[in-house]
Amino acid sequence: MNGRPELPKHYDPDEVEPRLYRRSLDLGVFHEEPDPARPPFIISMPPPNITGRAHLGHGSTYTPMDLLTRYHRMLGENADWIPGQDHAAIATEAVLVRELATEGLTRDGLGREQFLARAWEWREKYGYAINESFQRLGFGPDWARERFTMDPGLSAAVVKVFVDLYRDGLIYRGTRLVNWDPKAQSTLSDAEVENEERDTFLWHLRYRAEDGGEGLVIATTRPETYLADVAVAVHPDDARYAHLIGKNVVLPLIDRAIPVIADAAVESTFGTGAVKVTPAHDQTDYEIGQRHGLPMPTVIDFDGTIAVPLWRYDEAPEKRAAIDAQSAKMQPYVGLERFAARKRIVEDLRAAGALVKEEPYQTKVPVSSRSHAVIEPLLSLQWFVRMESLAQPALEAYRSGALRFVPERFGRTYEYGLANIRDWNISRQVWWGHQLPVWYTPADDVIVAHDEAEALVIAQERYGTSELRRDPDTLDTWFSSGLWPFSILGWPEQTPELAHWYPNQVMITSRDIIFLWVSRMVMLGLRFVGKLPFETVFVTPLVFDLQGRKMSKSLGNAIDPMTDLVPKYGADGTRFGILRQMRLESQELRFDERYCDEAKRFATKLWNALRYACALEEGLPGATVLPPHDRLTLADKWILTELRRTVETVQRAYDGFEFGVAADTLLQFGWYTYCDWYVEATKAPTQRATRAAVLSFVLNAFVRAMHPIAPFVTEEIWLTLPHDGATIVTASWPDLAEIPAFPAEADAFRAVIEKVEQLRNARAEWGIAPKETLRVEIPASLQGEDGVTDAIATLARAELATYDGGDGTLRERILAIRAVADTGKLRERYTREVARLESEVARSEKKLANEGFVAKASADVVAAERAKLADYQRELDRNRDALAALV
RNA sequence: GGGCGAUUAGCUCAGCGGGAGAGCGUCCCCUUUACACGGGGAGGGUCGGCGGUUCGAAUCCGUCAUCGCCCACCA
Repeated sequence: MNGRPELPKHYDPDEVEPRLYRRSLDLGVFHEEPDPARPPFIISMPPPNITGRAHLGHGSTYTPMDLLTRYHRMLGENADWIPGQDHAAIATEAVLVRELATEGLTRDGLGREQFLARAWEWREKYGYAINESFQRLGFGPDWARERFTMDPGLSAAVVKVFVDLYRDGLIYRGTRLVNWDPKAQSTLSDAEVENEERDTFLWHLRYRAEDGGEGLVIATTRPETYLADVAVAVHPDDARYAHLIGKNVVLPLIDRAIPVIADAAVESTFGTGAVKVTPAHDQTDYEIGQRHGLPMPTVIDFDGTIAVPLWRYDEAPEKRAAIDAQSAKMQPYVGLERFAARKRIVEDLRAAGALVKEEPYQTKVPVSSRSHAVIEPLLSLQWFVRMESLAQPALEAYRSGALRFVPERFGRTYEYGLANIRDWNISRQVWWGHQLPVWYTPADDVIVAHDEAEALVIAQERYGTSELRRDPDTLDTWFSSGLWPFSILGWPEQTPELAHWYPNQVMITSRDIIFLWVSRMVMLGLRFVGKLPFETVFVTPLVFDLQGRKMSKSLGNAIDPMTDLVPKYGADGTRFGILRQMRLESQELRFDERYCDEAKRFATKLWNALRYACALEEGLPGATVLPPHDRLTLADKWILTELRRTVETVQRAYDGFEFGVAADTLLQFGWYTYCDWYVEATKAPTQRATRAAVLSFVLNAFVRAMHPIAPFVTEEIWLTLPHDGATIVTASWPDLAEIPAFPAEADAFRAVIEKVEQLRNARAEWGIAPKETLRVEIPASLQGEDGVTDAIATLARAELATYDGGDGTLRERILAIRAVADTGKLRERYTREVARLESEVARSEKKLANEGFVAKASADVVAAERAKLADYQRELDRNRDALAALV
């Protein structure tokens, strides 16, 4: 385009990306209203924590969401991506408590109301920080529809779900063994507990028999809990201990007699085959305790110190008495922190001669996935959801094929988790979150209601009181995020959004929360909306460093895309580089920054191809149109054919979540096919008439195909080219019907490429400088094939002469083109080539002589092999002739 | 203890039944008016080991080894 200011030589993402993002916001292209006339395409963004920062995992999980939304929008669908944040109860409260501490304040000192006021302040001030990162990465969700798990509407949905489940008998209150985080001062669900390998000891302790006998030796990793032992269990068939079953042994130091019982949960081969039973501090022991009706005293308090004995439920007085009677002897340990207590108790047991053996041992300790504190299993009065009837339909949805996982194998993670599900502890002792809609009368009658007014009515009608106190606990964060795909659409109101955009087409997430989150959305969606929340779950790979270690702050190997990648490679380079490394079947992505660097250079490369097209002296056409087919050259027909194939492949890849394949294909076409070959070919004189239109047409379609991956450079190029519409974001996906394909011509041009590569290779080996022209002979039969001869002359920088001969197909005649040189290196080269071809011919002949091959291999394969052999044979003859001619 | 994944060029990976590939790195040539954030060329691999299926295996099956992930109530 003459007169246009010259385009800068280097593409500058830092300048382009923020400008174009702002432009998209100004144009309002990310916002959609539900439109039943178009197919829906909707993704619920997994809500990041308000305490969260963008990390590389967002690159691999959120970029595909942005990509798919952009792609489906270009396909003309009613596509929307709804963003939002999660209040992240425990994580946020921990941040706040830490902040208060710097001011010398405490949560309890502040009081609930003021604490929550501070929390909301914090949320307003810092809670949106991640959005800026997302915008810098080019993510284009529908910001107008942004939701927060503690919005009034979403909170109302939470209350309704709680009340409904309670009234249906699926929520109950009870004393159970729960996972207690002494650091966060709250319970955690099983799914939020991780196991970490730790080096410790297996301590062997002798419990003497009450009658003065040897008794037995138990093995334990948690000696401090022996204060709350109520039995020793052995396997019923274990002959070693049969004589002790039903008798008592005595706990050392504190002299309490406990029974030896038989239970099949005991593994005779582990340790000594005898296990101490502490029902209030261990899951297995708890189950044994239930089976045998044992008392369940606790010795570890909520703050992680020894306290004796605590009865957290209504224990029968006679069961309590024997234990309470010995409490005085535990006094030395009361108030000690749990790990200090362990040390002290081990020393005392050693001194008392009860410690038989101290064996180094590696074990897994339960750790909070949030605070990383060691979890204390504790007996506590909490609220639970009965999961079985919720899990059944969710399991059925998967088994019937209605719910699909990509890759498939992750379905088994989901299935296994649901099939073995336990009741879900949903009450938390933090203040930041959805407070339980539960009130108590002075007589501790429980009232569950939508609000206080309703609770009062119930209180008066049922219990004749209006004096109520509300349960201080809040709900597990996952209780509200489990409603996300429908609560963000307005549920329980019957909104147009809910009608059109539920269910979602796809949920994209990482595999560590398949059970924690995905299964809860399915269970609650099925129960409350009556439909699956999504049809497909796409599971993205986890991101590791080059050494294969998980990225983590503590290891110091975490890569922050905002500081480490975007400034160096731009958002496009970052996105392209990450997607390039994604493979469907791979469950880990060893992040290699070199892919981002390559992607950045790719953007520059495309940018320069644009500069070339814009600088053509004939100028670009005013619109995106192809010349009539009969005027297209061999090279034109080839690039159009390749473009069509590329668009098809990329489309298939996007549809199948094969983002790495899509990125590979685009890079291959853009860099090698378009820039290295087609652009170079257009420098031949015969390309003059059509090149501007074809260059522009192909680049225009190409950047549209690449736009979902790299939104900015594609838009900047598209806006510079002839185009229709205001922005590439709402442009249409390249229409295959408008990209013609010419298989025969494309094949002939491929032969040109092959020949040019051979000629360049010869030039390099013969030491002919790039400036010098190479002498090349074409068969006379190629005279008049300007598309071929011009391309050869230009691409190989050759001076053409003809020689007599050459017949056969166009491809064969092209391959008969030969370089002329009179150096000794030519002999070397022909000799080497003859040897190579002889071995190829021999391999091929052997294969074809194999009766099994000819008889059993498919006809296509055999025919292709025959054709290959013929080609090799012809080439071999030519090289032999050439060699002979040198003599 | 179960389940899953990985093992291909120095590095990161693609290919997944019919002639071993890419990028980066290495070596050589080139500032040719789109691009040196570039172009051209070269070298580099018994496709983890061993068996099996097949006319044919990097590709399918078995087995072993190494690494990694997930699940589980061996205290």
